[in-house]
Order: sequence, then structure tokens, then C-alpha cells
Amino acid sequence: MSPKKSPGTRFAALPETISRAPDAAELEILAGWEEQGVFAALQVARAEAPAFVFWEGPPTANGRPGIHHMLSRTIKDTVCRQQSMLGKRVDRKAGWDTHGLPVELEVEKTLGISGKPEIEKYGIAEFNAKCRESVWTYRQEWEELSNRIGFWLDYEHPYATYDEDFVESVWYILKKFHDGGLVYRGKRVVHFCGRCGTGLSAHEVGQPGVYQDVVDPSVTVRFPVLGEDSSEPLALLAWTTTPWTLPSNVALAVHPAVEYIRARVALPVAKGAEPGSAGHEQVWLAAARANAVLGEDFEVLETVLGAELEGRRYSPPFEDEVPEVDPGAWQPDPARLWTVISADYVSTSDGTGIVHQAPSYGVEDWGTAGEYRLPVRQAVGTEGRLVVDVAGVRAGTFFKDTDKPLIRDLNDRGRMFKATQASHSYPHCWRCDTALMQFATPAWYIRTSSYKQRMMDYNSRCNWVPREVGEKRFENWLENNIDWNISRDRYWGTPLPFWVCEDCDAECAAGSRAEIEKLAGGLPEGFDNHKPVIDEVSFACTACGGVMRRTRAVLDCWFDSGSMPYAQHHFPFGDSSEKTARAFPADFIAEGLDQTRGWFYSLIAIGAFLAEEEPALPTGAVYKSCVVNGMLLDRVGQKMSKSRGNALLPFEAIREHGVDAWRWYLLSSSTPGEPLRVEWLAKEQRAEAQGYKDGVLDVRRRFLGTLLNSYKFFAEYARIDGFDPVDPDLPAAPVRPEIDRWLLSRTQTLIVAVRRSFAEYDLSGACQLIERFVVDELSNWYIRRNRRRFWKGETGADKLAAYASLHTALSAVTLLIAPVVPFVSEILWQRLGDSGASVHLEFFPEADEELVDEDLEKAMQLVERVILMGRALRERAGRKVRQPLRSISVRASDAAALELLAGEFATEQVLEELNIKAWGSLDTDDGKLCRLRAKANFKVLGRRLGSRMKAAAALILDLDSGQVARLRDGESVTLELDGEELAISPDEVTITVESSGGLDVESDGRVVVFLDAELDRELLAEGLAREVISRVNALRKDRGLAVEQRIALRLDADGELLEQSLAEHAGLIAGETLTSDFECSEEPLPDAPWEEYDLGEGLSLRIALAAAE
RNA sequence: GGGCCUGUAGCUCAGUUGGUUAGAGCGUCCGCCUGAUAAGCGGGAGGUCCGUGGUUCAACUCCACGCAGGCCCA
Repeated sequence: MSPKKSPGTRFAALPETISRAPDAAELEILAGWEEQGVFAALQVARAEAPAFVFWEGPPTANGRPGIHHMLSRTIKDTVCRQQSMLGKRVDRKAGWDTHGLPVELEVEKTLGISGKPEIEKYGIAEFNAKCRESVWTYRQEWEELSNRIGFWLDYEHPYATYDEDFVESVWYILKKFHDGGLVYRGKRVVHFCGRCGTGLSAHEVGQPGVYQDVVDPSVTVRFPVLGEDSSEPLALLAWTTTPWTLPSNVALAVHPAVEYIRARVALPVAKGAEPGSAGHEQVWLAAARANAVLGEDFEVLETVLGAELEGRRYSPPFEDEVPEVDPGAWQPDPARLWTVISADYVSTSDGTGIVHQAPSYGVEDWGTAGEYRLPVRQAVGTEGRLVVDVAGVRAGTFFKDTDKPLIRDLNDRGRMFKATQASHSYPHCWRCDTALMQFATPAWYIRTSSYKQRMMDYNSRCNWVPREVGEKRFENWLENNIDWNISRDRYWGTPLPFWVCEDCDAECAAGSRAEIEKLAGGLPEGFDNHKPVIDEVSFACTACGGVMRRTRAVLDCWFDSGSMPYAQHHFPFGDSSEKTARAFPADFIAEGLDQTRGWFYSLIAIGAFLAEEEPALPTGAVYKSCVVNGMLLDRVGQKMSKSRGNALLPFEAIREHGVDAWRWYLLSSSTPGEPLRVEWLAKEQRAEAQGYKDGVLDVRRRFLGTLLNSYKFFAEYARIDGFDPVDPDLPAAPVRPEIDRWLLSRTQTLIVAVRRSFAEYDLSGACQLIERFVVDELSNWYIRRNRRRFWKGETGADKLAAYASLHTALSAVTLLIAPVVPFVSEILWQRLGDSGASVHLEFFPEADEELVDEDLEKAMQLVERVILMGRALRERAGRKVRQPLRSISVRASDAAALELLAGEFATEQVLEELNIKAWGSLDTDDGKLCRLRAKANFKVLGRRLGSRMKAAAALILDLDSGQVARLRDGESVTLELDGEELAISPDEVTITVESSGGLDVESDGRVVVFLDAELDRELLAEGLAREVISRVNALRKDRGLAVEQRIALRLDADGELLEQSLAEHAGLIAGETLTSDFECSEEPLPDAPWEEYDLGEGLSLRIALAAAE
């Protein structure tokens, strides 16, 4: 980019639309960046600089971006921009998460098909082609939004998880895991739709309408105990609402710490017969469930803890031969079949406290089965149908239809203890509304639990913002790490590069396309690293000569995104190794809190393994800092989501307020990791919202508006006077007035604090510091106090000092805000400087310690306190600001503070701001206005005195002023406490001044301020003169006269005091109104008639003014 | 059911190792200013610091148990 000299634009007016419609002004900036290639220029300028490694977490490109995506993207962009300004090279490669079920679902919807059979009928190749295409429609919208919000990313060279190269890198990593012996085949219990023949993801089961209230059997079944001699029948009672799982029973579970009883009850009898006439039986169940299950009539024969029941054998409910399946994850122990085991999840809130175990059909059952190495039996298969005849029920019967006949059979055989019906909430397929079953399906796992300590070590070195997300939430999650199920029985995903021998079950993994080619002796036509062609690749097993076929599964797409640090460079192929190593580990990543178990985990699960395997990669960390943002909630505290209909449309939000207001709002008002309520609604929703308040508008007014107004003020006068920021004649900082040096000092202090906040990733802290500085100090204090220096009189050293100081402060602020609000800062920077170069190519400001003056900052704090109190007194006395007052007096205990106040700087500030002629008295204490008091310093004294603190505090409060004065002067005093002498030193108390007597004073505990509000003729006359000045200047403005325009002025007073005032203060009036031709006269000016004013108190005034020659 | 987080003014949020007047912005009420003006300034009112117990000379802050909400996992 050629830095054009464009002197015409220096201090140019702001774009007209900036306040009313920032959207338009920002779009212009955006076009400018594009035209001049600013982002590219920045990357070129920093090409040789040390790197700051940033990884872009790939957004799932299967949904439209919402406003909640703006927060994390703003955080990322802000941090990256700031690092660029610190002189770092920040590569910002865009990325897309393109695989996965949501993409498939979206495509199914557009094709009007549903479920696996229909997909296969449609054709997997064609289906996947549609998926690949579908991802693009959203990519475009994402790019538009990212671009619009100023999120600079390299979209020209993005990574996409479906790219052939990306997939190949993922294969390479999977093979590494496989070679390391960390990959195994197991089973995973998922919700399964028998009709659709497909497992459902948690996401699908979470859909509304999936859980429906249905009436199901509720059966309590006898499981006769074996191997125990008993005169009466003895059985364990177990309860279930899924009788169809009973043929697959392999164990019964009890809670080890719950009490169980052996109860004696009468066997059922025919109607009218005597209870007990048929004899008795004995049953085991949880004591807490006895009444619910048995009623009142039972006898407790024995009470034991569940743990003692463990190991007992029982007879299964059905005798039929049910096929056993290989669980994969463990070697079954046949001795465990049909025994009692214990499990902590067993509850006594319903049932019998004894839970029937059918591992294939329950997540918890499966987990417990693994612990006990139970055999696994499956009477119901993948299709949701019986695979064998059971109790006369035919193989092929749909599982839900087996309940009734099975219950009948149990009844007939006397196994049924109780059978009723119960209504409960049961999941149904969201596609076809069929009742779902849980089903253990084959799955591939990575043994992440075997290196969880390493993951925890890696995590412990990460700087989490906020800290507790990493130290607690994520740490706990890793601590309880279970093996990662990486397979999905779907179509659109990275195909698992694992081949299994049909005959001997041998396994082999391929880590590249070339490797597959070699194994298969060539690739089939149309091979593209995706299903379905890769499924055709088969080859001979080296062990037995059988056929090796690829597993049909695709990869969990979290594995894709976790592979991004390597796969984005096509590691380790070609010359990618160096590139990958240079960008590893990341210095910084940022995502939402919901990514804890998502991307944050997949990065560390893969990285902690791979870094130790690959010599090219540094070990020890995967990402060094991780900033976590909370969820965005709507204004009533509900999470924003498409299904709730409360998600905000980003483009509408931006159209109203512009991007920068949003960016500042999101960053300055959010605490890391905490949810943020967004105080904004789309226009059509506002009517219904009670007490609607627009938080973003607030930012526009309070912060951006104030900043822009400050510039506007500066620029207006700077243009008139032709101020040149590099004029060699500008007064050097040390010789400028103290108020200027104060501003420069505060600016440096701000720079230091903001740099520190950024370094700690405390972005809201940085925003708040800047906001306070701009609003309170720069605008409401410096500019307000110095307004007249800018428009009054000739251009001299004083005026130049004011311009230069304000210009410095504004420039510094502009650079400081540039990372957060890229547009407004650009608008300001283009005008504050004259190079025409973008603010985003600049460096972050560094503090100049020479300019820091702590005494001056302290003095100003004191001044502000006195002024605050002075204003309150003036208000109470009913004296308007234009009325000068005689004097103001101050009492303080701190002599140093009084000295600061008496100094020239503080005096000028206080008297001018309060419009007071002089100090009255500045004193430590004259005994009339106030008195000194000592108050215990609880923090210091409490530690020494402990329980005697309260008594001592009371004594200290009672000290007389003589003793307090001694403390003030640095001496100790002695108290008598419980008959003991107690020495109190000055640093154990704080000394305050309090008003005494009837005078109207203000005090903040440190100083007491008294105002002499009496008026005399002289003061009144000057007050009137100021009223006149105000009226004249208002009239000037009404007439549309330029600020610097000299005028001719005629005044005609009615009333003695006013006449005298005009006479006495003619010079003042002329000076303050830029009058070059002033007369008191009864004649107006030739072409300017009189304007009449009533000044109250029987005084009136006529004014005539016109532009002077 | 488990882990983590949150609960402070009407609203959105600060609140340092526990220390004696609990703060800000917005809103509201009152007033001011009028050459930054589609701006600006000052002042007032407004608090059971979610509840209950405990530790302590002292608790918004620490502990326990509840209640309510959020995220994730079952």
C-alpha cells in the first residue's frame, strides 16, 4: 500500500453518518481495507517477525451464524490484532468443520428423504456429493459475517476437514494411534431405531418430541436363588419396564451400601382361600422398597448390606439358548453369568432395589458389565427383532411386540411376582416415531484413559481464562476420562482407515493414500478419500490370506477438528513438518464454554499423544492460553437458540448499531466464562418487551459518542488554527501547563494498565480502563476544563500545548482501542495523522515514563474531591455556576494534601471550575470549623488485638483532639484497656476530620470544605457580566457566526447594577465574545436590530451584534 | 444423578489475602449548562449482598446445608 500524503484529510470532519448510522460509515472503511489490501499488507509487514500462534477453531459450516458467534470471534480478532500491533506475526488461517451428522440431516431434509435405507437407496456417492455442496452454502454466509465484523482471517487458504489432504493427515494420526496399540474395537450403547436401522446421536435424542409419555408393562420378576438350602422357595425380586430385555439377562445388580431384606410372604392363593394356605415363599429386595412391593404382610427374616449379596447365583428367567456376543472391550468371565453384582447407580426410588442387567440394552448395564467382565447375550438384534425363538415367541418379532407373550410365559411358569402397567417417559425416533431401544453397537475406541495423566500435565501448563474452567471443570473431566469412541455409523465423514480380516479378524491401519494404494495394489476409479469408493478397497490378509475389508464406520468429527493443528498443513506430507512445528503449540485459542468437552478436549487428546510421538513437534503443551467465553442469553436469561426462536440475527443487529458498538458491548460487559444477557431485541419484538433497554445503544452514546465528540471538538479548532502535530515549535512536554502534563501522565498510566490487561487476556478490564479514561478524564475533565484555551485568543505556546497534548491523548486512545473497535479507530486514525496509513499497521503504544508525574495525578485527585464537595455546597446555597463567589476554605488532617491544594495548579483548577475568587483558609484545624477524630484501622489493629478489638475501637473513637493531633503528628498514644496499658501507633488509626458547629460544610472524612456564599455588589456585578456574555454568545450562535468570527456588539442596559456591570466588565465581555467593536449605546447596529432579554430582578438588556469587518 | 459456574440497587454488572459509609453505568426524580449542542454536567432517592446455620473480635467475602438459574456430562 502506498502511504499517500493527503494533507487535506488531516483533522477532517467525521463521516456524517457515523453517529446516526454507523453501519454505512463502517462499510466504507471495509471497502477501503479491501481496496488497499490492508490485511495482506499487515501480514507482509510482519512476515519476518516472531510468531504469535493462533488457531481458528473451525465453525461447523452446517448452520447459519448467529449473534452468539460474534462474541468468540470478537475475542479472537481483538487478541490477534493486538498481537500484530505488538509486532508479532499472527497467521490467521480460516477453517471449516465440514463433516458430521448435522450436515447429513440438512441434506436429507433438502432431498426429502429420511433415514439410512433411503440414503442408501439414493446412493451414498450422490448423497456425499450433496453434503460436500451443502457445506458451501453456509460457508458463504459465515465469510460474509466474519468479514463484516472485521474478523480478519485468511479465507484464501482455509482448511476444510473434508479436503483430501486434511483427511490424509487425519489418517496418518489414526494410524499413529493404531501403531501405538491405542485403538481397539468395542461396543457402545446408543439409542437405536430398529425401523430406521440406525443409531441416534445424543443430539437427535435431545430433539423436542422424542420423549413421550407411554404406558408400558411394569413387572416384578422372581429370580430363584440357587445353591441355598431352604424349606421354602427363595428368589431375588427384580423390576423392569422392558420385559423384552429379560431373555438377555446376564446378572442382577444391587447397591453395595443399601440394606436388603429376606422377607417371608404368603404365596398367592385362589380367590376366597385363606392367605398362606398355599404356603409361603421368601424374597430378597431392598428394605426401603418392601412396603411398596410387598404391602404390610411380610416377615423380615434377615437384613444384609447389598455387598453381602454379591456373588449369589440365580436361575435366569428364560431357559432358551440366547446368542452370546463379543463385547470387545473385555474378555468375558463365564463364571459371572447369572450372579449378583453391585453397582453404585442402583437406586431405591423405584422398583425393588435389584436391577436386572442386560448389557446390550443399557448404558449403565454396559458399564457395569465391563467392570465385572460379564458375558453379553443378545436376544434382540440390530433390526430390533428377536434373533432366536424365546419361550415360544418367534425369531423376527419386533422387540416391543415381545413384551406381552413373554409376560404371559413368566406368569405361566410362576416367575412373575407382580405385573402392572405404568406410564413413563420413553424416547421415540424423531423420524418415524418408533419406540427406541438402547443397543450396543460395534464401535472403535482410542484408549485415551491410558495417557490421561499426560493430558492432565499438558492441561496444567495452560493458562485458562477464566482459571477455574481449566483447573476445575476441564481438570475433572480429564480425571474421569473414559476411552474415546471415535466411530460413527454414518456416511459423510472421514472414513476410518482400518481394515479387518473377515476370516481371522486381523486388523490393519493405513496412514496415507499411498499406503492404501500399496496394500490394495492400486486404487479403484473415482477414489476420493471418502465413502463409498474407499469401501470397495479390499486386499488379502497377510496372516491368513482371507479378505480384509474396511470397517464401514466414519470418524467422530471432533477428531477432525482436534487434528486441525497438523492436518491444516497436511502434516507430515510434503514439506509440512517445519510449518506444523512452527505453529505448535498454539499461543492462544478461544471458544465458548460449551467446547470444554468438544474442541478443547479433542485438541489435547490428540496433541498430548502426538507431540510425544513426533520428534518434529515440541512437547509439553498443545495450547498455552485458552480464553473461554460464556453463552449469550437473551434479555430474560434464556440461552439463545434457533429452536427457542430467541436467537438474534446478526445482520439486523449490525445494521442498527454497526459492528464496533457490538464489539465494544460484547467485550466490555462480559466476564470470561460467564453467561451474558444481551440487552437488545429486533425491532418487531420490542413492542412486547417490558422495560426494554438497548445496551448497545448505551455503548454508542456513552463511549463511542463521547470519543467521537472529543475528536470533533479537537478537530474543529485544530483545522481553524492549522495545527500541525509535528511542528518543531510545539512546546516540549515538560514546559507545558500542569493540566497538560496531567493529561499526558494519565495517558501513560493508561497505556501501562491496558497493556497489562491485554497480556492477561482481561479484555473487559482493558475496555473498562479505556472507557473510564475517555469519558471521565479526557472528555469530562480535560476538554471541559480547557475548552476556552482552544478557541480563545491567538495561537501561542499555551494553545499549541493544549492542541499537542489533546492530540497525543487522542492518538494514544485510538491506538489502544484499535484491536477492539477496528472501524472507529480507523476513522479517527486517518484523521489524526496525515500518512493515510491504516491504524492496523501501527504498533501498540508504549508508555513514556518521562511523562509520568505521580504528584500531579495525586493533586488532581484531591482537586476533584474538593470540587465535588464545592459543587454540592454551591447547589445547596442556591448559587448558580455563573455567579462568582468570594472564597472556599478547606480543613484536612493531612498537611501534605493541603500543600498540594495551595499550589498554583490546584488553586487554579479549583477556583476556575467552581468560579470562586480565592481560597479562604487552608488549614489543618482551627477548632471552629471541624474537629479531628481517630478511627481504628481494623485491618492492622484487629490482627494484634483479636477479641479486644471492639473495646479498643470504642476507646480510639473517644480520644480527644489533643491526642488525635499527636497521632497525626506521628506520635503514639496510650489507652487503658481492661486495666492494661495499650500503646496505639499512628499507623493503627486513620484520622478523619468532621465538621463541628453550625456551618454548612461538606466532608469526605479526609477533607472538610466550607464555602463563603455571601454576595456583595461587586460579585453580583461580575455575575451579571457573565450572564451577559452567555446571552451574547448564544446569540452569536443563533446567527450562525463562525466560532472565530470577530463581531461588533452594542449593549443597552436597563437597571443600575447592570449598567455598572457593563461598565466595569467591558473588557471581559468583549474578550469572551470575540468583540472587536464594543459600545454601550442606545442605538443598535445598522443591520442588526435589538434583541431583548430579561435578566430577572428588574434588570433587562438589549443586544445587537453583527460580524465585524 | 454428578462436575463446574452464578445469585449484590428497578435493569446490566464491579467488589482486592475477611477489616467498619457495599460501588459503577443505565433507568427514575430534581437541578444546571448552552460555541463539543441530534451534545454535556451536578445532585437525590433506591440494598434482607438468594435463604438458613456455622467459624471469627469482625462475613457480601470463608465453611456446611438448602433454594433458584446456566453450561457440560450421565
